[in-house]
Amino acid sequence: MNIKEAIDLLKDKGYKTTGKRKDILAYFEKADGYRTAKDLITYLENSYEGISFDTIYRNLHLYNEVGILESTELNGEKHFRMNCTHHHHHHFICNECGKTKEIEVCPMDEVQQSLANYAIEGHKFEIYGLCPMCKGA
Amino acid sequence: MNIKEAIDLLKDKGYKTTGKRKDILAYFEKADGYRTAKDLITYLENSYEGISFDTIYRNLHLYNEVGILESTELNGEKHFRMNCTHHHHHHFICNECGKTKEIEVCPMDEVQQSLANYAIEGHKFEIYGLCPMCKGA
DNA sequence: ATACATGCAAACAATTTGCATATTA
DNA sequence: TAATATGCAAATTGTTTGCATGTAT
Repeated sequence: MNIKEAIDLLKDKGYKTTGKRKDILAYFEKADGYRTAKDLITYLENSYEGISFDTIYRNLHLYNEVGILESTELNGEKHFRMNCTHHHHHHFICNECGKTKEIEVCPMDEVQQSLANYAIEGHKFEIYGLCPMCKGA
Repeated sequence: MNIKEAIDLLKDKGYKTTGKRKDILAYFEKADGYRTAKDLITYLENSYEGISFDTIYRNLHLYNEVGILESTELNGEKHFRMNCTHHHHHHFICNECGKTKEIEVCPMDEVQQSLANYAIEGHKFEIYGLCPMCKGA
């Protein structure tokens, strides 16, 4: 998902495109990885003195609802990233910088048979560690 | 891990074996799946009027530290289960009752090569849904 | 002009901590 | 009795909500 798609999606659904909304999109596009509400507000405080967590959370929640962002929970905090809608995949997530790398392997095919009488509703496969950049430093 | 092993482990490390501590172990042994602090306190309140969350959390934390329990985060709440130390595996987790089923498939072998320059520190593979019991009901 | 967005303040839920007291080894 | 466990109360952290006001369409 890119900024233009996201803005169109918001407009389609009747949401307004404010400066903050655009800047949030820009932030996540540039981030290319998982970020927390705290990360985001720290960034936005530069441009928007007095911006509050409720706005942050309301927008994160909205973006998550409409599919602009996807989220995962790490150490008791929600982390968000631009949604990659193109195809099913998983992520390596850098513990240091939050950047992600797509992992094409999905183990679900192999697993199905052993869960014959179960109703599978979802799954999560994530790999954590240090990306080459953070590993080097 | 069974209750006896757990108690020995606690004693070895100089921790005391109180009635609550034993009951917590019994609870998780019987549960055979993931449970929250809330689940646990609800159960313990029957036997221990006035038991408080701080005791619950302190013990969950302790058990997690020494390896009696393992934990995962689901919907903003920590969930705990008896630690299965015997071998590496993953879990199917029932969204309804929290019971788990071991999954022997681990995708990490296939993944290694695509992360050549990364330092892998951990991974998570969980499947969510309904177990046969809850599916039937 | 009207609906949606935001700030403020306050509430919430999950979890943690300091301190005094109670209990186990 | 000496060290650990617990309860109480209060604090912390992450997140959400009601309400009045501000702003985009």
